[in-house]
Amino acid sequence: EKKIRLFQFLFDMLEDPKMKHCISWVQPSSGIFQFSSQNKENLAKIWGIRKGNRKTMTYQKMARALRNYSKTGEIRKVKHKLTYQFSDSVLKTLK
DNA sequence: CGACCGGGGACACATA
DNA sequence: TTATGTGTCCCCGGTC
Repeated sequence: EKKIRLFQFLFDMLEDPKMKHCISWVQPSSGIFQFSSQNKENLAKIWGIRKGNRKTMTYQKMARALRNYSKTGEIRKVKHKLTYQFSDSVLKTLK
């Protein structure tokens, strides 16, 4: 797990049934997914550990990184709570 | 009211 | 040395 990107990590977690309590598909065919309000911090922590960050990763910081994706369009925010969507192009490369 | 969610500027930092 | 991809910090606005 070297230079893994956040969107790749999230996709991997979405494909892991064991992580459904943290993150799950809302509409997989459209790349729409949602974080669990109760366990989003656990997922963020795992992300931070995988990256070897100095401090504990939090949902707030991870969401900040997700907002950077809105510039490039790799991931967009959808109007519902804790819900995001992979762009079609990113979704293709992940599959 | 306060916790929670979401937006984004600014700068730090690791790695290619 | 610079570009990329975040990571960290911080402040703000809206909603439940």
